Amino acid sequence: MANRFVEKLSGLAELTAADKAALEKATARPRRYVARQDLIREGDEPGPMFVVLEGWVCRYKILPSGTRQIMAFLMPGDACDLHIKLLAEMDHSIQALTTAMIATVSRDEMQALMSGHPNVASAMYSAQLVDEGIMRAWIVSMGRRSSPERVAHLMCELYLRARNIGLTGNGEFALPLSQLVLADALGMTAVHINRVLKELRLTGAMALKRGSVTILDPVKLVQIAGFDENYLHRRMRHAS
Amino acid sequence: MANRFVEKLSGLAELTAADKAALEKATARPRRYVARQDLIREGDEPGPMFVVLEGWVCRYKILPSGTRQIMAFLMPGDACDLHIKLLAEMDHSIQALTTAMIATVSRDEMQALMSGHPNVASAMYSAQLVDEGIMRAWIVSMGRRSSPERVAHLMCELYLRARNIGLTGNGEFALPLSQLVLADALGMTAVHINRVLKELRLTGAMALKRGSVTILDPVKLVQIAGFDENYLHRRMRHAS
DNA sequence: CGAAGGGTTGATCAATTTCAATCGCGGTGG
DNA sequence: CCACCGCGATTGAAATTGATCAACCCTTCG
Repeated sequence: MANRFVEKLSGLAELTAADKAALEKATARPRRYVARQDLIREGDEPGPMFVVLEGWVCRYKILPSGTRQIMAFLMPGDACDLHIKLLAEMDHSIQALTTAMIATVSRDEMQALMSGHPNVASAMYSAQLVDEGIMRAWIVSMGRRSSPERVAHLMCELYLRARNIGLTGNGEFALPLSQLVLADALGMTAVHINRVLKELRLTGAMALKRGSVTILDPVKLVQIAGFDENYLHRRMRHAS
Repeated sequence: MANRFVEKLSGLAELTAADKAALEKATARPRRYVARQDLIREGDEPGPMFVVLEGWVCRYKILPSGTRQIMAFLMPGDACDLHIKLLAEMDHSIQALTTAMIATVSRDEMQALMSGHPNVASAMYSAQLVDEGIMRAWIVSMGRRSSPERVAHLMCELYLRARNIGLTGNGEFALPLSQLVLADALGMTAVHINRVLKELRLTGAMALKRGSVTILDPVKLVQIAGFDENYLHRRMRHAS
């Protein structure tokens, strides 16, 4: 199976065989992490860039009150900020949510790769922009969407991201996240998200089972979410 | 008075006189905008990079329900994403909140400037990282902080950002934003933020008057906010 | 078999929104 | 100069949403 990182970047810029080979080489030795294992913690000195090849990962922060807020989900193909090494210390932690295969690429190596392969650099910048768009969408969700809208919106986002990397089946996709994890991402309680999921199931829009989501009525789900896929920038400028 | 953009970037990397001169030249012809004027709207084709020299600007999005969510405040010295031109269309709007002086720099011009001035490129990347850290902090605030905490946290952030560019006085700084604007940024109601501000005033932590904020008790404010300034990365790696 | 983690449900409590009025100040036209 | 207007700020009361507290169930796994 192809390297998902290469696959994802291929969708963001035209890559030559040499570009792809260089990327594969850089991520050839992934390491296995188990669920709940931290890749790096708040306060640590930033190290290499992480590239997720298999499994799910999240960025999160624990507040003084002990509650947790997840700020981003990374799925196969996603990578952490390339310029992170410029900072003195991490302002949040990164953790595997499932067992995961993760490659590390040193900043110098990445720098060299990007300057030798402009297409790769361009793809990385685009990926960064998409990630920022996702963060802004989260801010909008948390600030102004009701909880059913918020849940529906996240599911739309994750479905499209999963589809981009070929992880979806027939109106369905694997979502190996507990309701508690989803609650921590959406700023809700596990109890409350459970009720919201029930409500969404009853409307016939979607259903979440252990480990996977079924989109029963895509039109209805998108409508509930007020979802506009524009922000995921699936159409990049170079393709238009 | 020095160009605030140059001033801000100088704080993020060592810039030579030539670096600074190039930056000043690129932002030498700002244009005036009035309050509530959009610089660019959702759906528009991305144009040049905007650099705020005077006044306040925000990124925002209007939802189907008609409510507005502000996703970021830009103050003098701040700039919009450098790689924005890679995207097909804007996924949000940008608007002046006060009368503002704003320079535009074309992508090509910026590209040339950065490749000719590596220090400038480095400073721009750092600025980008700080902006991302701010977005993550907003996600955490909206998801897991109570409304008094959220308001206090935003004020801490804005105070430090204002101080960085020399806009603060004796425990006080200019904040030319209406309560409605603050509410749209914090995901609350104008009515509710008004009550929260009253509460914060009564605790003696801070007071907001028309156009300015007074930090009455910095320690108490930071404590209420659970504020950790680490994420603003005022200490960059190059300085340590 | 027993423990642990996740999921589900009911009842109650607290935080926010919503709806409605009122107030105050700066600017404008008469 | 003064009445009037409009926006932002402020306050009260009612209606909603979501959090909290407490069980209980189910499946997995050692």
